[in-house]
Amino acid sequence: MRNSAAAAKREARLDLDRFLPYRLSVLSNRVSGAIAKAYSDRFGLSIPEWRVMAVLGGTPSLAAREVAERTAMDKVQVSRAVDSLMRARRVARTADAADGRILRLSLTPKGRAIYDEVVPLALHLEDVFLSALSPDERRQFDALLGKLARQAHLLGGETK
Amino acid sequence: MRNSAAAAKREARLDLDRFLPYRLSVLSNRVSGAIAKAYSDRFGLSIPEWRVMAVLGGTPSLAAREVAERTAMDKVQVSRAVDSLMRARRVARTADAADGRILRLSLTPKGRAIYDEVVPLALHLEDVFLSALSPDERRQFDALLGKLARQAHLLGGETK
DNA sequence: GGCGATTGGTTTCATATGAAACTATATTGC
DNA sequence: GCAATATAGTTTCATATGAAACCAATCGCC
Repeated sequence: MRNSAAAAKREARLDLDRFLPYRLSVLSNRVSGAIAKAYSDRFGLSIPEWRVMAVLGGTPSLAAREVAERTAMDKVQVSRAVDSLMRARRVARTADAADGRILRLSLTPKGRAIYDEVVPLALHLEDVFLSALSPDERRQFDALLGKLARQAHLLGGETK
Repeated sequence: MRNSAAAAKREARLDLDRFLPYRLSVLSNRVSGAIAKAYSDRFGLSIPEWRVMAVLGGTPSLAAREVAERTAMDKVQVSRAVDSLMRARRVARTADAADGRILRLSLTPKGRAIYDEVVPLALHLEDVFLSALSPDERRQFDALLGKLARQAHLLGGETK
């Protein structure tokens, strides 16, 4: 009895099915994957591309750096996603009047049209997943996710 | 007023900060990243390598395919992780007596020693994250995560 | 007003990843 | 018992990714 702590330590097991990082990772990949498949099939958008469009749809004229901050992507990823979105004429950019380093990004009409189709689709699929929870449970989950995100933010610093 | 549904559709916005897949992805990456950094720094283990070791620590003599199933990894990933773990003498394998295609995997003593160090470390870090929640909230979160995982499983089929 | 340190953004390079092809063994149906 | 098919695992190839180097342009400050 007295050695139970030491014994527990030596015999420690880790059950992946109960381990938070593993559970989060599997769930996240399943949810993101299912939604990504929908917009990838229809519009050939990758996840980074869609994230850039999502943020520009809500707030146009952002600098690439601001897009990176809001999407938790790094600037290389943003640069590449913007590059391919521009080649597809879904995003356009203009020089900033005041600061020559900055290029301001916005959806083109073509990009906006896609955004307007993808948003309801994404929200619908989110809703299908969340239909496993009652309205009350959704609120709980929302709150708990928020607490954990804040905690992770405090501890981690880094994102990705 | 009467057109509000159509209007809502046309004007649909997506706020990434409230969008489930995005929130899960950021949280998952932060949590996994922080824990992965710990065992990567100390033992040079990648996430796939650690997952393979984690499952073999709890259940030895698994075939690679079984490891893949339990870790939600694909067989290529498992094959490569096993390859590097074997080169580091952390995992060994033996031919299956009954089926010549199968190679049964287990931790070596060296691998076991690492497992015995990483498990308490991983559990400790998990606990640090979860310390943002009360015991009651943890139980809630556990249950809600379970419901969503089942839902995702039903809908998705695929994992990763 | 001009030089060193910063910042926005892109490119390079080395590594990680997944899909599909491949090898070898087992199983099934005849 | 043997062809057709399926399964375990590895390799190949093409693409995705991140860290670090890089090229402006701006800011700080003397």
